[in-house]
Amino acid sequence: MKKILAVLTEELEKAFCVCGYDEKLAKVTLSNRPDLCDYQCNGAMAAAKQYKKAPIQIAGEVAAQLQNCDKFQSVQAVNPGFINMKISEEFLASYVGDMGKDDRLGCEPCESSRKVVMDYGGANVAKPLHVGHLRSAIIGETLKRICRFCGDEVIADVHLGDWGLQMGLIIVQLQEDQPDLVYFDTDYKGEYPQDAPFTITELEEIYPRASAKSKQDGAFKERAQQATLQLQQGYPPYRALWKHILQVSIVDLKKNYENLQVEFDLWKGESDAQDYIPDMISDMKEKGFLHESQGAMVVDVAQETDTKEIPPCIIQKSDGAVLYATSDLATLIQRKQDFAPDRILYMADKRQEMHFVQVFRAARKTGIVEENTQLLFKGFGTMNGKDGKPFKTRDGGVMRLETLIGEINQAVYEKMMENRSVSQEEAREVSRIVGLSALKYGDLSNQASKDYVFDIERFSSFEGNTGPYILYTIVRIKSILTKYYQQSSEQEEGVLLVPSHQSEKNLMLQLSKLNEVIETAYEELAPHRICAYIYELSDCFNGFYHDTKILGEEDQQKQKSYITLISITKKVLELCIELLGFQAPERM
RNA sequence: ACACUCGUAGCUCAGUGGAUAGAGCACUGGCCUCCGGAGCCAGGUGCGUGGGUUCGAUUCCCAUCGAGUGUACCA
Repeated sequence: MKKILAVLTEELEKAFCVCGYDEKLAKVTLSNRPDLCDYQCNGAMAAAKQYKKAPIQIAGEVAAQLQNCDKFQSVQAVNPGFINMKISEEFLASYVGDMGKDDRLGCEPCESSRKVVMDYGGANVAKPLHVGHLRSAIIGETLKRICRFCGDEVIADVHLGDWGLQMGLIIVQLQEDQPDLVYFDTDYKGEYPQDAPFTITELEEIYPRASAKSKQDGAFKERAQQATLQLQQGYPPYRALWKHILQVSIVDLKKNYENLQVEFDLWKGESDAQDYIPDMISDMKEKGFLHESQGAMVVDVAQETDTKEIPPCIIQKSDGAVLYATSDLATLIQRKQDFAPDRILYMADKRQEMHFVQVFRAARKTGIVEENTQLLFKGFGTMNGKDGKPFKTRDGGVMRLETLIGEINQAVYEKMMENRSVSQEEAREVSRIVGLSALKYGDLSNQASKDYVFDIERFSSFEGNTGPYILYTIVRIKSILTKYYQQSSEQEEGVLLVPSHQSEKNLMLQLSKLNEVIETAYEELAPHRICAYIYELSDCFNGFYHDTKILGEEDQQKQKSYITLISITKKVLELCIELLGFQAPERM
């Protein structure tokens, strides 16, 4: 379905043309004075200079043209030159009614479907997921869903950190802890064991210990770097250990992402790109892009227009090892071969922006990625605690994601037990669903690029602009619909009648914005637009609910219209939360 | 030092080249013969500061102050 603003703009364009003005001036926007009108057009004021006429006169001429247009109830020219429009209630009701009949609720897929690789999640093997991974997962997941809904073919890749220094650190630490393992016996010639010599719990303990030690102990760090290099060069015992680390870790990661309802199509990692590196490097050398600088092999990516110094992109360290940028570049080669995407989108902490600037420029410069493939970095801000500083546990450590999720579910659970008599079991079950909405909505309702304050109390509240409040609204509608279909012989939705009071009209107006909002969220990659929309929609619904007796309505036609209206509201809310990555329970 | 981002209500956040800058929380008062009161209604304060462009700037530009982040072998 055409967006309602587009429909109205077309009418205005006709009117502007007839009056002899440029139709580009005819853009209709939502009214910022809902007390005066539903929609407005400010084009007459912009036209005033161009046509050397008073804006109010232009507005008046255009308004006069529109007096008989069936899309409008009224069109007025108001000083200094606003064109204020009230929408025809018949048109509004039929528009919203048509939305309800459409299985995409009036949202058309965009014309040019793109093939998109999305790189988010960014979990590191052998390290537990912590709050730092939360945003990438949550935002990436919703962007994936939004892009897919809008018609893109999206391939989501978790892109594990499975190849960096942390692997060397773990190997060296393991050697200190258990020097007798066969992996460290240089004379050992046999097969390496099938099973890992550690559990996930042990693994998760090893890394932070090794990492801390490497900061204190220079020799230890050097050995870790050496081990990393050996691993990268294919030294069999380290390869065997590395496989164990991966195997143990991925099982655990999958479980965690599943709890977050975050799904990936690909579980590739940095290691998968390694095979592409030798050719990539020799190609870069051949073409003259790669040169030695301070002992490292680099590609210069500085440009004359830069306002700041952009350091060269390091492809190979002075010790011969490769790094993050190298495998990201190699991954680009891999992705191009595997998918030939139109766009590659990275979700990562905005502090990594420089890295992506370097990689993107190096990729363009060396011809790894052509002009027709768009490279996009969507940086997100830090999750802070109530003190405004990066979120930490009480004792100052990094909080594990599992712990965080547990805490928010617990907060929701306690609220449910206070307010409603449900069984503990049901409350547990439902609190997981509601807790997830609290977590995701709390994050997504903020602009992704900004830092935000994470506040369990606030996010898990059932009041205000929160996930649980949205879910509550849906559950409430479900409850009414269930009652209606229990006591009524009617099983089908009816026709929407024109709104009989303001709150009903408000609800319809809000519903009619859906396709506009989804498109904006898609174009701007801005999930918070959807959050703002459904919050307002929930408010509109509650306003309508408050002054309409739905089940008590005696006029059958009217009642059926109400039922249809709230049913459309439910569908819209459900679509939106599905895009945001959570769903509503039956009761709460 | 340089660069980038951000300064909106007591707090957490939206928003826009246009009319009276919005929500939530918190605070105060109403509203249950009512489909879920986890609701509805009413009540106060704000665009860091100074310039500029514009008919019109909170929005665009410049300066200034403040905060955050980044500046080659970590990811």
